[in-house]
Amino acid sequence: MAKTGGATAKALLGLLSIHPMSGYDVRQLIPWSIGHCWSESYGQIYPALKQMTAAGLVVKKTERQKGKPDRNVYSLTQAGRDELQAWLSVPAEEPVPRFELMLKLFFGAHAAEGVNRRHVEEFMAAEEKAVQVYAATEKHLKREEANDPQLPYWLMTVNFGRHRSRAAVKWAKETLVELDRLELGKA
Amino acid sequence: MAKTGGATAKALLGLLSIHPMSGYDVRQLIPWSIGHCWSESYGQIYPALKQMTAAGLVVKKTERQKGKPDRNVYSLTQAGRDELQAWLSVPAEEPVPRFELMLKLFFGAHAAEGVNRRHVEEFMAAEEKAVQVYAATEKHLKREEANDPQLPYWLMTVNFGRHRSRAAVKWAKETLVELDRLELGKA
DNA sequence: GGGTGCATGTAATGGGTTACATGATTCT
DNA sequence: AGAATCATGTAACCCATTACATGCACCC
Repeated sequence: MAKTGGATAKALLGLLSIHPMSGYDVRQLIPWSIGHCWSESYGQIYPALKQMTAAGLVVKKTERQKGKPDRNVYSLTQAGRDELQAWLSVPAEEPVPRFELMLKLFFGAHAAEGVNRRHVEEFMAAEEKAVQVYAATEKHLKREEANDPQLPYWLMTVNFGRHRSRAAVKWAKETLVELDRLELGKA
Repeated sequence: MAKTGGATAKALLGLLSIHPMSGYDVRQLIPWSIGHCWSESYGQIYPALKQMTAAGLVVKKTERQKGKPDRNVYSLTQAGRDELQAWLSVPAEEPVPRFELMLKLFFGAHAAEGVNRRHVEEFMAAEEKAVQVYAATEKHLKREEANDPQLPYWLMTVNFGRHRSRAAVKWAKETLVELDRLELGKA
């Protein structure tokens, strides 16, 4: 059996489990679905769908359209559903840390005046906005997808994002106070 | 001038700014310093140091030792210090989201009985432990590095980890309640 | 005429982990 | 005897983004 790739393939299995889609559709759907916890680019999606077809996890149906290019619509096979289920039951591995902002702050003693404060302020603004977006997403989901059996799970992941961003904002506020204190100590 | 790589080189500049070190030392130091927000492997470190030497950001001095292999100790040049400062002043780009656990939970409706609960429980246990480790690190740093001018910055990054992990634990507790509610709804 | 959207895909490039290779010493 | 530590480095491999290439239709 052909290799089916890593997590990319699993994300595709999951999205196709919602309903059959083209590679293009998948990419478009990501920001409205798993966008807050996952990302995939066309350069990953198309090759992965090809491999998954070869491995029998999905089947392709080409739909001809007038004016627009053909669509290759993929749907899960039973093998695909099984693979998804099997993957779900395996514990997730924890991600390798790569947080550039914190790396800069760690070496913040060598930064020019005001640089650290600016970074933390921008981070805080972004996280505050994220909190708003999560709240809006939650409202939207509860209204538009109220009868979808997957809704509770979607809300859990959105909720995680909100918790995390709220914590980030709280940290940023404390840190700005501390940064000011440090500057005063110098003056 | 030769290419100096991306963020890996910058992390190395930062660590070498603490004091001159070998590539091996750098790798050993990571868990005790930037380990909670960054990671590098030997396969990245050694080639990066080579390139940085060629670019004039660091200089190498070989120390001979009896019994043990030679050490190549690198120290920053003025160009290296300038490069570090320049990098610090550029805003960090936000990381692409890749959170496998949340991806699994997003598709949790397709998981076998109890799987989601198990994942969230394990996640919570890991984050609870992380909170303890952050607290211990903070105490240790305040005691051992009390007079280091970089200490306040180190504490900020540790503090971020604590905030984040605390938020994760809080989310996990709420989510476990919700998962139980879902199971009851089925029964 | 020129941008945008639909839709597919490949290739070049860069980032990063793991495994391998070497070789002496010290600890169990 | 065997494993771990010190110390360096390379090579194979996987993962991921970006840019490129194609081509029609619709709108301004």
